Amino acid sequence: MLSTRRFGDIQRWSQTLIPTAKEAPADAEAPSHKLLVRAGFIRRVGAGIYDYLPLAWRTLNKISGIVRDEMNAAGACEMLMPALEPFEFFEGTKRDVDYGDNLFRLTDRHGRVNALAPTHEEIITEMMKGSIASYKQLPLNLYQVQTKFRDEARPRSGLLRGREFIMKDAYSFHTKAEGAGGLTETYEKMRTAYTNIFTRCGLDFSIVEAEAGPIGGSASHEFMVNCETGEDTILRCSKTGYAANVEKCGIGERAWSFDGEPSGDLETVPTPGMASIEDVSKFIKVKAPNMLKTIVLSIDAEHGGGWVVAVVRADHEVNEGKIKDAIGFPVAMADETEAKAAGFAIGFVSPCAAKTVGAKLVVDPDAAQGMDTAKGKPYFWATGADTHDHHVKRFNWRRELGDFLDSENTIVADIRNARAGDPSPKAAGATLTEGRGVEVGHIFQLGTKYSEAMGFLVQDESGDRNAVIMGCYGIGVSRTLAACVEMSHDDNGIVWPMALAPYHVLITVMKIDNEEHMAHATNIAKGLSEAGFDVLIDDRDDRPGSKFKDADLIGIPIRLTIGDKALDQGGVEFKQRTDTGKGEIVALGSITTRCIDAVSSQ
RNA sequence: CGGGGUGUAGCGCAGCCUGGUAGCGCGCUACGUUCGGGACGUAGAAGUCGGAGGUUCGAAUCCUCUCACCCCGACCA
Repeated sequence: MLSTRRFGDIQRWSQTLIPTAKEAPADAEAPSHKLLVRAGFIRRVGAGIYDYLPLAWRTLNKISGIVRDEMNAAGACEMLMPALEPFEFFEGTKRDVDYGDNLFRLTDRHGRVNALAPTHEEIITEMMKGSIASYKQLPLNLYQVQTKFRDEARPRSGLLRGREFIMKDAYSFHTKAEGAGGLTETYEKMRTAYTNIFTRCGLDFSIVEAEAGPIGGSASHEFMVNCETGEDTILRCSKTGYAANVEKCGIGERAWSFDGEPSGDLETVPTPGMASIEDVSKFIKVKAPNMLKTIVLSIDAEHGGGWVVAVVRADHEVNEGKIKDAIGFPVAMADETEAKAAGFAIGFVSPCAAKTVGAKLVVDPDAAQGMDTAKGKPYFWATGADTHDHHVKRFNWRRELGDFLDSENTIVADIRNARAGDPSPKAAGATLTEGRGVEVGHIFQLGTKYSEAMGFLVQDESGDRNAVIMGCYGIGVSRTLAACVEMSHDDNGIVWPMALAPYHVLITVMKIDNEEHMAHATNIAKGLSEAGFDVLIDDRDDRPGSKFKDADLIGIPIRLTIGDKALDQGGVEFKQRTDTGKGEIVALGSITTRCIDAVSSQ
């Protein structure tokens, strides 16, 4: 007969490795990094490489356990692929170029080049290609929990951005996008599964629209743990609840017009060696919102080559993805030498360069202003003079560019990053607010990018062979651990949610040489274990103060203190990590019940 | 890759300017006194001063080169 009962672990502090420290290493900056090191969860081995000590590994296993539960429930199947891959796999899909130096390469004894996998689209597609030939075998959704390798230019913040990290990656395969068995259906299932996963983990998170990045593909959503120390900026519509990554977030309608009388004669001013907006702004005493930032971008040869001149207000940031959407093909920051050779005075370019040098002009609505409507007078603009070391004041769109603004070479479109206060793209009158987050999950609709590149075709009902439609779904397991700490800690240490805590209950024994105390600890632990709790008994021969400090530091949700004080009243002291005051005395016989109550009231 | 910074005991740091053979706090070991929010005393152990080369009678200290790591940015997710 199968056992359906789960017994929790009982372990003793003296028999595991929890090297806590009073002080964090000097080079740690992020709260999660400091606390995870201080609490004995992780140890740095090299830049972006860490040991996961017993406590960390327990929590990581809890995270992946929840991930497996929900993935399996959503119809996905777990497998495991190698981390070491022949380099040709990446050359085939050009991801060796896309990932660039982020791809770890190593040469084996025969001189063959291999890669340490940053993700597994190529490997799984190759594997599926050899296993699936008919539409009847699809859809399928396969996943693994595995170590990934990315040679980050700048690993940082402990586990938040490592070069070696644990990831759950899932890949789904379909013969159609819509309908039963289609990509969209699985994508939605994954979105639900991820929502369940992060909810069960006890995390405060947001689902946001996102850019796909080098993974490729179309629709994509990110799951962000909300916390102020996060690297990502999230924008939210105050009315609809719409949220998006700053890279992706659209901006609502903004009125614009190039028309308006000049505020005066064009005046050229010397700005020697002033490359940055900040320097120029101070030097010529014009505030950034009254300056135009002009960026030169190049179109690659595949799309006909040529230049794009993008103009935004100087206090705004251009968004290359949005420029791509505006003009219809991808652009990249121009090579400085090439752009100079073409006639652009890099650092001192004005919108006029689009006309004189010959380029498409793309202008953000906030920059496409002839009149300063708020002030009811002509808009004062300063910008580059198209001459080295010079800028101009009182730039006027109509006077400077005339009909060029009406030509097919000029486009006015949203090409900048959104920021707090901008109009929402989802509801008229609503504005956007800004928050920060840590990306812990990302789901993508890949489409046929990999299947086409690798020739993964299957036959449909009529015998035609079509490229398989794919989706992929990632969760940063080790990053989730760190993000949870970023989100949930106080001055004394980590505050684990019950679901991710390495142990649910910590039993602090005041006098370990008192046999009665130890016997109580063992009995209580046994009872809790039978109820499914993981229990850590602090049986160290240490003073109470240190033990309490360590207890708070490692953040176990429930602490039971066994000492004379409570025992004299026939019980033990019960205290949750989130409780501020004194603990309550709980009778020996009701401890398990009290702990169960604590869990269910969470 | 650009800018800034740091490498001295397990951790946090001083010593370097002005060369003379390494010290403080925490932690660790032993003993004693303590014992409910990081105790105290006494005695100890522990360091290729990141590495290589150079200058010098003598280098943690001065010079050159190099490596590693951290932070900001670029980049990336």
